[in-house]
Amino acid sequence: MKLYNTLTRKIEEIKPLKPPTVTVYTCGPTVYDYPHIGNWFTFIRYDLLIRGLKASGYDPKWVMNITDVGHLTSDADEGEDKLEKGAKREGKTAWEIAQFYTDYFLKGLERLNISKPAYLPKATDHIQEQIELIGKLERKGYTYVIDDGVYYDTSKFPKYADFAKLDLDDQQAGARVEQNPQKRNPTDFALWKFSPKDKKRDMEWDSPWGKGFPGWHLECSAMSMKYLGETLDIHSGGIDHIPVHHTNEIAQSEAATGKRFANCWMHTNHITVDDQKISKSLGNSVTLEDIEAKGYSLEAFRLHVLESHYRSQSKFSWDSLAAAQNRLKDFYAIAVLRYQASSRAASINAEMLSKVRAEIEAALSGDLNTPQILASLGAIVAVAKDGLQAQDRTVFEDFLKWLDEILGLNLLKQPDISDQQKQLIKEREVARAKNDWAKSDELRDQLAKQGIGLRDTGSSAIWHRL
RNA sequence: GGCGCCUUGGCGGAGUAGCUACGCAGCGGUCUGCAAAACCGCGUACACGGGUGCAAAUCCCGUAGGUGCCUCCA
Repeated sequence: MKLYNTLTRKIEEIKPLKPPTVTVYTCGPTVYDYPHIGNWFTFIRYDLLIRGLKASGYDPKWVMNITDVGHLTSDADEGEDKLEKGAKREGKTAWEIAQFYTDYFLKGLERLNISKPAYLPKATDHIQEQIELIGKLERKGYTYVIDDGVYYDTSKFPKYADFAKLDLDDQQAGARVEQNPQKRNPTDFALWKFSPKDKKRDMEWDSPWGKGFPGWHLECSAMSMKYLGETLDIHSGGIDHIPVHHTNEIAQSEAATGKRFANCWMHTNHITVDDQKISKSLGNSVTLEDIEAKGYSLEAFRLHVLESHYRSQSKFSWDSLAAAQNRLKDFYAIAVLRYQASSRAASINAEMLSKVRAEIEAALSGDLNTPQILASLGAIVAVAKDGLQAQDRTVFEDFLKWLDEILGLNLLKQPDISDQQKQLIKEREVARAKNDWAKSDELRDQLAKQGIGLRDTGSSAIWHRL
């Protein structure tokens, strides 16, 4: 399977250290508020990677962290901890906030049919590992202590600017953030932040350097190494993380181990709404609840995500979501043909299914080209009008199962119609045979009210959900 | 100010040199008892200006516009 690697800026074949296992670490959510659709786009795209690896014969071992402490309102170690800020907003403790939004997030993964990671470690459960990592860096001379925390000296890591191709001198010229003047370099970042002297934090721990909490970047290094070893096969995350978070992860991890931190970096692009980025301040964040409230299914949302490539900055709009929902209805209409296999002449057959399958496999292993996958599926949509022959039913169901494993659109979960509904269809066939059009149309209307549409073919009617 | 990325038909969105992407919506027509179903056809899409090539949406240069990061972000 080929994937675009940010490290080399090229599309490359995946080369796991211990195939068929592929270790994958993903930067998960900071659980301080409801995720918006932009966040969910990203998690669906991560899921696609996992599903793609499985379909390519690999055995992905996936770890996604839950950031429940230490993520400040600025990556430059300024401002408040997001969890503490969320706590203040809602009049709860940071622990309560973390629990609530973690639960909400995990439920969202299920609702969106996102694969379950093997581990979902929380930063607060790994304070000891993080302290040990700081100790390791301290012994190697990468750290220094100033009044508000323990910092990583980025000038000690010569390759610091390479990953994001940063131009450190020019970048600083326009920096707008006020920094602690005791920092040796503007890019230095906190490994451990001391608790403020004037107030009590909800979340704080003792450490060899003083009471406080871990810096945000540290958790990913500590937890990925604990669960997946010192070198990852794939590290995925949002494109925004390249210049700071991932750059810092590489610096601290490779300084600590002396080994390559991740062999492949997969970055998902952001989406826009009304051609603008999503942000709470612009008031354009949409939630899963908003989508459902407008009558769209989460499967339609998922399909909408798959309609663009994970590396492109794609657009979300309600029109596009409506288009995806319409397209999904066609897919479901085809999926339920498995309940309607008959002796009629049909175009869906083993040969064309295997041809389409080969096309989809090629698109999937070519940097997860989901728009191409959907285009290939169009070949089946185009011939589905003829229905399915009984002899092809098994191979067709296998195909749907395989497709569900890749796309997660719940094709096999589309239920059969009820016996009563089947009876109505039979009665209508009888009426039609007698040229009793009034009766026939009445039965068709009755089924339509139950959400069942009919398409008359030469021999009999094929049903689908409206 | 610095560093990137992008600009494809009404909308969404693949495609990195030569062959209708695809989807949604629209228009015209055909068939069927009728049909919102099906089928056929239509719009001559690649920001603009140069350049390289037998050939460019696809490579190079420039212009315009947009956008991302450096501030919270997935």
